[in-house]
Amino acid sequence: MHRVPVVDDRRAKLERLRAEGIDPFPHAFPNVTPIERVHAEHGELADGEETDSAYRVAGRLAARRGHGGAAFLDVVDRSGRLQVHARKDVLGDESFETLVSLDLGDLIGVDGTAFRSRRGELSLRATGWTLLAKALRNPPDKFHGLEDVETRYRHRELDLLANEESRELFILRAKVVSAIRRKLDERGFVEVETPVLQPLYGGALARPFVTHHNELDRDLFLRIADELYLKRLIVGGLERVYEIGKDFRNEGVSHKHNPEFTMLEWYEAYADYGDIATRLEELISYVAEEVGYDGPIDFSPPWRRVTLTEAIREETGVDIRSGDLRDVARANGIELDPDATWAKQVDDLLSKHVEPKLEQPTFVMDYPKELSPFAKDHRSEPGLVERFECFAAGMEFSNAFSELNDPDEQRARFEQQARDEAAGDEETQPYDEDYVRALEQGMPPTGGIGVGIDRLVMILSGRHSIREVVLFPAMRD
RNA sequence: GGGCCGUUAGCUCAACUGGUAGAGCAGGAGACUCUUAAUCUCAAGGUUGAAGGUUCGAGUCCUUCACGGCCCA
Repeated sequence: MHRVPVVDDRRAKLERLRAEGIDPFPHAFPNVTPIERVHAEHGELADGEETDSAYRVAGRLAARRGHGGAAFLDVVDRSGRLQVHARKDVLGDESFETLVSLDLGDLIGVDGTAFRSRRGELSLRATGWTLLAKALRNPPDKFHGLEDVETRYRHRELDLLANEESRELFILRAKVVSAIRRKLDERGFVEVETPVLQPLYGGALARPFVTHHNELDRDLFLRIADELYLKRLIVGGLERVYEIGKDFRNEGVSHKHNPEFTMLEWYEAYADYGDIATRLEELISYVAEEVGYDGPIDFSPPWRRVTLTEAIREETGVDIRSGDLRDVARANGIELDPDATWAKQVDDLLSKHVEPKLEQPTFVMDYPKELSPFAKDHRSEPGLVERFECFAAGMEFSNAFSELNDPDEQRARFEQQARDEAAGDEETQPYDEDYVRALEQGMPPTGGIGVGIDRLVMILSGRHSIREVVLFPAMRD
């Protein structure tokens, strides 16, 4: 490992500070005021006006402009940036010289009084300061920030400390999740936690991660969905349940896929998929409002509802009900995989030709039964189930249905999945006897939904890659 | 999986058809008591992602690999 000169300079400075009797890593710094509040309390201050209101702020030293006997220092905390004016005649020679010799990136606390500079910048006249932690590495460029995408993902701490937009994004994400909890709690939903390590996986069509429990000497799966456990809670009479947690799917990474991702699922007794659609509109429009969304998407209910058949016909001209689907598609200039089943060809038309066009929130309703092993048969359309997926910004972000609660029908669906797997399908549902047994106990008519939180945050923040909204996305070594 | 692009100082970027790798910021020394990408002077900072190849000579051309980005599947 070669030595980095800049780091050596910082280590030398660290030792110098210790020699001067300064603890470079003190234990605490009480009574700090967020910088945002200093600004909020002095919005009206005139240029050049001084006050005697004292504050103690703390944060990272982000910039320094020296002027001999005085200096301006910018301190950044989570809430904002504040200019500190340090003067030799106020602090004394030694304190002043040590303060201006600190490095950018060091964490400092400053006591001082608020004033507005003659140039109009709200500032703190430093009366004292404390080193809170020495930084031994350079921060990213003070003007450009950190722009290298790979470094931003691999060292998110650098992204966060250098780029305010990044801090704001992850605060937005936290607000999205807390607004969801608030609304569901208010509507009488019970937040629950179900197993992440599962003896059997299920609830979605995806390949799982496998792990091993040493003491039990058995393989376990990381969950691909919460669905089956949550519906067992509906059988148990909890009536309205939700869970927000990580799911894991052993598939490729893309701008829409991270191998671990956050999913909201909720289930509501005595509701069907139409009720769930209404509740989703209410929830998401509330969340958008709460986080101050002001982008191009109109989340106010009601959202457009269109059947899958109609959506495909609109965008491609293909009527999936008439004749051989490949022939009809070819007549409209679209080649379909000849080896795929009819249902998979329909799914292909949806994801390639319809999904990218759906900018405004849209419910696409009524899906082929083959693609939906847990959804209830449509009450009036043979061969279809009562299921919707919801799209916005050209991307699916939720999937819901009237839940299948007939145990014999569910058993038959599992058996069909087993046949599909035998025929070579890699994304099938394993037979879950505990789940069927729970249904035999009697599950009320139920509506349920999964909402991809990462994708929802992408939509609400206008980001185009899931890696932008996941703090530490999966990367190759 | 395929195509295209990228990888140069701690950070942000230059280096023309192959000819001694530069700048700004950060860091070092100094000047400066209202600046805000502060300014000014001086000095320092590099295995150009990795490995091969072509060439008198490669950051630049060729091959392979790694990682990332965008697009397609």
